[in-house]
Amino acid sequence: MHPADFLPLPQAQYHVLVALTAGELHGYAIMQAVETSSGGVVQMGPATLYGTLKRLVKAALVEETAQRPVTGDDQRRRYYELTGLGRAVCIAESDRLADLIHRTRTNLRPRTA
Amino acid sequence: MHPADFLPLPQAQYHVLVALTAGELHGYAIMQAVETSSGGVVQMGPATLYGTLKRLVKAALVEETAQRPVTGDDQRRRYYELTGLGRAVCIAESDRLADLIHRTRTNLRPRTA
DNA sequence: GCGCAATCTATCACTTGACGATATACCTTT
DNA sequence: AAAGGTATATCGTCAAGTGATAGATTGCGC
Repeated sequence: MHPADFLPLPQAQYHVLVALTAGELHGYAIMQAVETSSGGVVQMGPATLYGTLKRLVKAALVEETAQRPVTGDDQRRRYYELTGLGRAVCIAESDRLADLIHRTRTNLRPRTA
Repeated sequence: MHPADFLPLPQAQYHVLVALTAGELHGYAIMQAVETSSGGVVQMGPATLYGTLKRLVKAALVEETAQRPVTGDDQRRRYYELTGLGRAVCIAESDRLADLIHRTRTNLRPRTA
């Protein structure tokens, strides 16, 4: 599968991928990261998170990590990380959105002589 | 209603708003603009377009223009334009996405030195 | 002017995506 | 050992997205 085949990526999936660009995280931490780093604008509940995570794993954009952290472990936690494909898709989607943003800003910029 | 209340904006709605930043357009033209300017990546069929337009009008982000163009008119066409609120929401959503893009790029940028 | 394809708006029926509520269990602190 | 936060998970439901289709209008070739 080519990264472009996943575009446009559903919002929730993009949010999770972006959160995971910071490194491997467990589910609950992803939920918090999405909410916190958006300043509370994006609120992702468990249903959205785990449903989305399942789709991302199935699509091989994300995978559960083989190893568990040595320190401060909590046996309930399941850690996830981006796959190579996931990284590529995240970048591709970012590029696509950057284009929309650019067009918006160009068009809506107040005429300045 | 405050612009931030509409965030995060569903994808299709954002696509339509961005298309309309270029100026007033009729429905069919919006459909084509979205597809063309995305290089064919985003394909918006009539069902998505007209459903989305209805929602946007209802939410007062978009409105049907009062005047029709003088030249090259086609009586079937219905023209739409951004409202002040629509413009603000489009900018707010762009800002929100810009943040996600920035985080992605910062995190995934290969370590240099 | 006639026929035909392209244009344009619109809705139906269905799938996918998003999400509040809830359940269950573990971990930490006191 | 009770209480409250942490953590994963699913159910049911609503919102969003979409292919197919319909029907009307327009422009074009002839």
